[in-house]
Amino acid sequence: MTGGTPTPRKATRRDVARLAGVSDAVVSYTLNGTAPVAATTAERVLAAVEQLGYRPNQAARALRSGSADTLAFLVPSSSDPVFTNPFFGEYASTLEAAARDRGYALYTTATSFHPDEVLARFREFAARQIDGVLVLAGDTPLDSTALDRVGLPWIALNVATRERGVASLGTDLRAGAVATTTHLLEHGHGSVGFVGQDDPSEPRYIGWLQACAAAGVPAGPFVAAEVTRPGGRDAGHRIVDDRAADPGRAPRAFFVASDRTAVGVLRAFHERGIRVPEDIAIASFDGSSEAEYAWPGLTTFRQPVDEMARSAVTRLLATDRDHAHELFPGELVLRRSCGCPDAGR
Amino acid sequence: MTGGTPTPRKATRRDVARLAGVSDAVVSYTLNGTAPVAATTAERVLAAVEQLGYRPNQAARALRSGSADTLAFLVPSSSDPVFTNPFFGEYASTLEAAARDRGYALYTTATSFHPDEVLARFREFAARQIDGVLVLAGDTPLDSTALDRVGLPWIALNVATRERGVASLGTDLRAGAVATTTHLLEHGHGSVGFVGQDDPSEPRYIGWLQACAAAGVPAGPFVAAEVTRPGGRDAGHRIVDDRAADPGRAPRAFFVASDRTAVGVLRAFHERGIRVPEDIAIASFDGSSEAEYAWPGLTTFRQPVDEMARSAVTRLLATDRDHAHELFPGELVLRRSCGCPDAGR
DNA sequence: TTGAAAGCGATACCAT
DNA sequence: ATGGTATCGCTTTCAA
Repeated sequence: MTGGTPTPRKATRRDVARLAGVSDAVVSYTLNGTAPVAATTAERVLAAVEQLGYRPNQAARALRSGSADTLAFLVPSSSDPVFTNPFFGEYASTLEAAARDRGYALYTTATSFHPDEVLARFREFAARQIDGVLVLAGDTPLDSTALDRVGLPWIALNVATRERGVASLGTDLRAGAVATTTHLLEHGHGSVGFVGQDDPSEPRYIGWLQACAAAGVPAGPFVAAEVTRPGGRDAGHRIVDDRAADPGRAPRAFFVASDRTAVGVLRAFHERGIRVPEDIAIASFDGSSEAEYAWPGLTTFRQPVDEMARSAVTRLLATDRDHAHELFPGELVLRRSCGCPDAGR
Repeated sequence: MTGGTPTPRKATRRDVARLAGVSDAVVSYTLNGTAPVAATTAERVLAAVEQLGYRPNQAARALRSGSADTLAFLVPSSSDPVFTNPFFGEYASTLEAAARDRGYALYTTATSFHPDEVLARFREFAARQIDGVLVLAGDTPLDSTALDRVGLPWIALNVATRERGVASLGTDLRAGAVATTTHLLEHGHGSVGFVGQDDPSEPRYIGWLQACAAAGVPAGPFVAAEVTRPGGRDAGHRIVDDRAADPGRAPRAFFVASDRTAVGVLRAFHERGIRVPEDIAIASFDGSSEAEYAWPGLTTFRQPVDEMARSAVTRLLATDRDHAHELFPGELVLRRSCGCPDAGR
């Protein structure tokens, strides 16, 4: 048994109209401001609304108007536990705030990023009269043609490179990698290695190469790693092993492609007694809170998640939607892992 | 400009009916199994659905049936960034899977836990024909009477103690604290201190006291700390300061009430050169992935989030809802921070 | 400024 | 087994 008080039937617009002595339409006008209403009439309506505790039925509204006043936020439920993604949290809060500011609710859902499933989710959203979809892109490419066919506006977040016909945005990873690598080089570490995905077209990889070239030093070793903590730990172990095998040319610094990965690398170094930054310096990418509380604190290139999230909502809701790829600058946050003195935290 | 192909008007139930040469009702019967339909007719209907790419309009369905086939998951957006809560992620994935298994979508939203706002969100959910609410309780108590009045079934997750009239569940914190503290004592640390909220009625606090009493040792010092990383760091600094002031009776071990807090404590210890577990041993609570990748790995009492999430959905959707408080056992995960040898990870 | 009434798309009751 | 049709609660012409 529910055990609660027997809920009185919910008040509808009609009840309000009757109590206020006006027609259904006027209630609607008053509440939505869709037509001018005499001040005294409005007052009576509002009083009736208050007295009855009336709340418009959103399903009816959605049916009639074709909009549920809701945005969906689709996040990947990949190998590393979904929502555990450090970014996800920041994105979600800001998106939710931004959406709310504009009168929309935000519907956050996880999905595997198999193209079929993404498409299925889009269809489901359409059926629910969702107004737009924010997609936190994983590495999986999206079938934009199929998604567009669903007829829902959507925008991809956290995207590295422009893709034809897709509205997207993301941090300028290449520029960030250049800044971070350059900083590492300025510490005089001689050469800087790279830990990250094995993908020559990846902007962070490219930026790393560019920074090394610009400094006139040979690029340090490339160490392939999955962008997860276990992946980083693994890579860390390999780095330590290589170092043991050939101490002479062992690199003194690494640019690690993500905070998550760096946490794993750090872990591996601790396990093997490698001191950071004394033996090997590290700088990573993302600027999540993991970087702050790692030991030592991780120097990291912060992605401007807040701004990106706000822009995403704005663009998604814009009437003149574009298919541009918007690139955001980030900023380097200095901590001890790169060799900088630890400034407080 | 959206630039896409002009979307053809969405097919409705009526289009399907016409194409299949049946009435609207039969389409409904076929799709929902609400009435017997001849096999050949069903086939024609299904074919029409397929051909038209028909998807029932959920808003209409919700309006008519009073159910949106959707559950809401309300998480606190407190000081520590919302979704960053280590538990949130695990809960969200499992809840979503469990809901989906039963044909419901899950709507995840953050809110401050000011009673007024929670109530407002409940009302909003009701207006959207949401079928039930899963509340990830923060420390804030909920006004169950007010919430019940909204008429939505709901259940509180992550709850420590039974409260009259509230359906809830949570880990047996007290038992976990006993197990964890006892383990610490078995390492022969002499006495064990406690780092956590300043609340004598808190089950982890009580469990800590009980374990000390049972072992016949005086309870070590109590160090108040907010349940956040900064809070833990703060507490850690105080511990180190006290230790410096009176090295003689400095405690050798601490039970820390959450992984988050412990990460902060660890950070403080690192900053001050205190070795864990050699100088001070630590064990914490939650069993999140932060504990695994901390250095040293944190011994922690794992909460069975998955089971709790599944049970929550089951109970929320049960026809005979109860107001019980369901307590789940957890398990101690041993790592190096307590003094155990590090077993692999 | 206000009211009457026509739908939005689906469900389910009542006939047949 | 199948078909008409009232109805869910709201928005929005169109007239008054």
